[in-house]
Amino acid sequence: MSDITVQLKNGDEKSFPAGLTLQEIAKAIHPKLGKEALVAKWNGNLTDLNYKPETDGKLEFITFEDPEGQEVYRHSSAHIMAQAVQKLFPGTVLAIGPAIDNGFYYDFDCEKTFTPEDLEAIEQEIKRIIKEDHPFERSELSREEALDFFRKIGEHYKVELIENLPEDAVISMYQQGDFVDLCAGPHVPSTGKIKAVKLMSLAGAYWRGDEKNKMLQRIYGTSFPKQKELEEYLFKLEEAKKRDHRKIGTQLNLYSIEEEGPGFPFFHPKGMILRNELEAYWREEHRRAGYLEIKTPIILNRSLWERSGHWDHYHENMYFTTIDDQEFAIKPMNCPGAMLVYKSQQHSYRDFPLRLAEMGLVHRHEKSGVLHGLMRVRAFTQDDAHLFMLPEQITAEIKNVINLVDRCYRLFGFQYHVELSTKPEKAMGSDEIWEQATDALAQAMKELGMEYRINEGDGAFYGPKLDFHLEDSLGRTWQCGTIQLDFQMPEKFDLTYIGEDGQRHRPVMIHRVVFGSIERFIGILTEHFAGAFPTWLAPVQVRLLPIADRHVEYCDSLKEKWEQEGIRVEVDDRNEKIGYKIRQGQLEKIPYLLVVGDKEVENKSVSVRKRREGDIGTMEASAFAEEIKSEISSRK
RNA sequence: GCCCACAUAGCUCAGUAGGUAGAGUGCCGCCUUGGUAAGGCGGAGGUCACCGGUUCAAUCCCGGUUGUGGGCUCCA
Repeated sequence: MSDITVQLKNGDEKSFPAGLTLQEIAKAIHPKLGKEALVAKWNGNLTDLNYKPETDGKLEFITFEDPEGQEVYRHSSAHIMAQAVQKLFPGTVLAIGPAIDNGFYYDFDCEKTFTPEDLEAIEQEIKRIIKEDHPFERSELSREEALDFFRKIGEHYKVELIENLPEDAVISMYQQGDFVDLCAGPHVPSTGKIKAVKLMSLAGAYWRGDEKNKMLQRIYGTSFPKQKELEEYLFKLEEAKKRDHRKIGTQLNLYSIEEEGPGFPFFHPKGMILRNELEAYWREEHRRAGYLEIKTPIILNRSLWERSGHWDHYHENMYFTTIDDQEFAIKPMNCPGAMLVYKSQQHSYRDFPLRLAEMGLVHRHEKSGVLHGLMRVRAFTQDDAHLFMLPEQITAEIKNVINLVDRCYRLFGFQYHVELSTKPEKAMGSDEIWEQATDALAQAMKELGMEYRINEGDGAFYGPKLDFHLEDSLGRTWQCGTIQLDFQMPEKFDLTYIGEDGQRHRPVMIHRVVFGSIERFIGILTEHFAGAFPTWLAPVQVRLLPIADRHVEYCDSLKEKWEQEGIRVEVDDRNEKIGYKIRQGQLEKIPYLLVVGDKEVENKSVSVRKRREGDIGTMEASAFAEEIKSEISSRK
């Protein structure tokens, strides 16, 4: 047999005898590569390592270091888990089992509901299968053969999947041991490649993600090439849980949620400081950006909601009440109220763009299973605004809002990504109008050179939107800011302005929020800073720690003075040692702890201990006050 | 709403093979007045989420309700 020449990732060309598998080539290049390679990219296509190239080509080996390698590794892990489940629970029907970020899952249809003990047994079985080191073997077959095969073994979900594959799709199966699964692949060479596996959790999941379909049992797991990597990952998860805003919210006494009000958070004094500081910052930014502030009622007559379309399109999310035999709704959105404010006066094109902002408290009936601390609640305050403008002002206004959002997120050092959501099934308005609105949003992003993904069919019922997503401590993302273009409300409410020509015209409207909801934003902030808020936000900015009783008086006088100057100060005058007070202050993440003893009283100074740096020495009390005041006002 | 799990002191958690509960921490009091991450002693504090059932007896077993957690669906 003749040789083939392959071009490697680093550009080198090497010749190998034809008939070798990619696995053997990897091993020939370097024994370590032979061990670590999971799959290969042969001429740009992900390929199993037991493939035998017969021509020259480009070759790149993929290891666990590569995102694609992780995906294949976890996907193979999912197959092994499925094999284990079918071994232990014969008759279990398979649905889908993909790799996901940080792991994999597989959905099963099984008479018996799995218990945590079952997970342990499955994990043991997985280990056994790994030890037996079965090769993953690929085979391709025709549509008819595939349908026939999966029908015969009763895998009706697979049959449904095959039926939905495009006409020209290559249909392949993978087999390891006596287990066969419909799968495009590729896979690692054999089950022995998988080293450390852990099944993480059990959950229900609807077939094809549709709640009308049967609920299947989903098992989540993760896997790593080394036990140590698995342990590190689990440790990182534990650490992330310590940042959970629900935990920190309780520890720092920011807020609580009581059984009497599921999804209706109670803000405690310290949480209110966060809210109020955020709102003050928000008002400053919005005043500068040319916004006017309004406040509209929380309860409004049914007729308004019928007119806005909420009665038809949002009914199941709304709360209702009756006043004097008339039906009213508790507002789930602020827009209809803003419409009425707009309509209460005549407008000229000269007023545009007219930017009406509102910190609006809305109530939405969220399903009980979706509530999540402050991130997902049933009552929240949107930092809303409705912008009214001429059609030619649209792009500029959208860009203004994008820049405002960017500025506000940057202040906190947030990473975010943007999604463009398009027309949903349940929508008002024609396709043309939707297309026009969607293009305007895309255009603004393009002009600012910003990246975004498309989220098909996820727009609001009245218009498409740009959503800004932030991450929580576990990497779950939450929509915060959003910009929504709306050609519907102005129509429904017959909004007009007098144009240059003296005639009435229809304005264009944008809904937008920056924080999204104050509640969710505080949740995100808490996890981002792990409770160690920047000084301007910190509920307690300074705590004075007198060493002995005789120093309390001096501390009290500083506290009184500084409070007048707008600093949030406490004195820890408890009968405890200084180390004890410091420990508590540190655990409460107070930015500045000031130790005060005889020296400090005598010199009118304070000994400063900064949250992260620790003891930074003594300074004059007045000098410290000036420094912290400038730190606060600059919001550093 | 659906699936699985969980609910014990303000907080974090033990516990009872069914005989009405315990630690740490926090809180209060006393001693101690101490210089950069936990000083000592004492005390108060719980209808063991709620409602039923089984039982001589239920915090524990069974059923239901509510709430919470992890997912699914849905959403700021």
